[in-house]
Amino acid sequence: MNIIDEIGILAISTRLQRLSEQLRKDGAQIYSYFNIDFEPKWFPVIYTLHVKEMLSVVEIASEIGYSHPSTISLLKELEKEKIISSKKDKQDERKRLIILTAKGKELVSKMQPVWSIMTKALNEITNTQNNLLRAIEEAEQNLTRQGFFQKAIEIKSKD
Amino acid sequence: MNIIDEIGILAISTRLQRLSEQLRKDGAQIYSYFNIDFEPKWFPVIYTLHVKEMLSVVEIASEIGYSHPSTISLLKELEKEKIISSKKDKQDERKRLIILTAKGKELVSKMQPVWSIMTKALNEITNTQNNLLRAIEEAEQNLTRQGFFQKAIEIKSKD
DNA sequence: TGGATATATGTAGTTAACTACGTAGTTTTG
DNA sequence: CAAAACTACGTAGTTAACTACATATATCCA
Repeated sequence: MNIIDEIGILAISTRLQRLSEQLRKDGAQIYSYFNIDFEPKWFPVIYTLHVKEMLSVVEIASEIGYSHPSTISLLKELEKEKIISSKKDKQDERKRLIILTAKGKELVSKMQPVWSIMTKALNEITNTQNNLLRAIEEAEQNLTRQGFFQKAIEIKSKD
Repeated sequence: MNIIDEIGILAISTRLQRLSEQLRKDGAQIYSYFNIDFEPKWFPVIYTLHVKEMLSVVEIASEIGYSHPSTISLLKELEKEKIISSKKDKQDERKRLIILTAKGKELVSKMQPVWSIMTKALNEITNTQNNLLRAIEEAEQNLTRQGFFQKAIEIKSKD
């Protein structure tokens, strides 16, 4: 845990991953402390369904930014836990429509106060001189304009 | 790729991971564009050995912040590529000392101009109003003082 | 000085993401 | 209106990390 911190920007991908992992692990601990049977990796799916009510598999995948096979395996777990349920779309039989079950909705309302605590805690942690969330947003915006690869080629061509 | 951006701080772990992944993938493309046979995941090990010359397996693991089994599997790949080599420590026969081979050192010097380009590109991407690297450092510092879990419990106890 | 403890490395098995590919419906078009 | 192309979902296999456990060597102390 030493040199990676010293290298600076070149190891930023490793730093991002490490920080993400740390927060995810603590997140799991927090749910368990509040006696909620919930894994952080389920959050994007559940939150999406909480907001959008009913979506197909691919729609969920695209909302949460995961590949659809990864999404399918998350959905399988959640279906096993009876947190979601699904039915064929009558209009388009290729589609499987996913919704929260009663149990799922109950879980969401049980989690909401915890989410609010987490939000406060995360704000305290990340709202420093350089705000982490804003920094991510700004970097993502820059990457949308021109990716890391393209930028590197451009820099190369200039010398 | 939609709702995760809207949720904000609660999905920050997912955001960090996604950004890390994006940079890692582009990093791979950059090496390949410059005809360098190198995978981004090798960077922490190689850079560490470039700076520290000779280290044991566990020392490397601790420098790069990975578990030692993960480190062992990276070292295996690198040994297969003949980028590193190892020998038993004469003083302490439990230890395996790792160094860069001639090929490894050559690779490093070939990569150095690319690293310099990457550094420039990454700075352009992340040195925005809220500097990403600083934001990470600040968040990590806060977490050292009090972890996410502890902070959440404290907030809970206050209401 | 030898038994207990600690350290270094390695192996096995797990997890959570991915890509590649296959199948079954839907839509478009010649 | 049938063939081609597209879309949605699912399965298989891969990857890169992890934890838990096993083994070998070193150190410490009664």
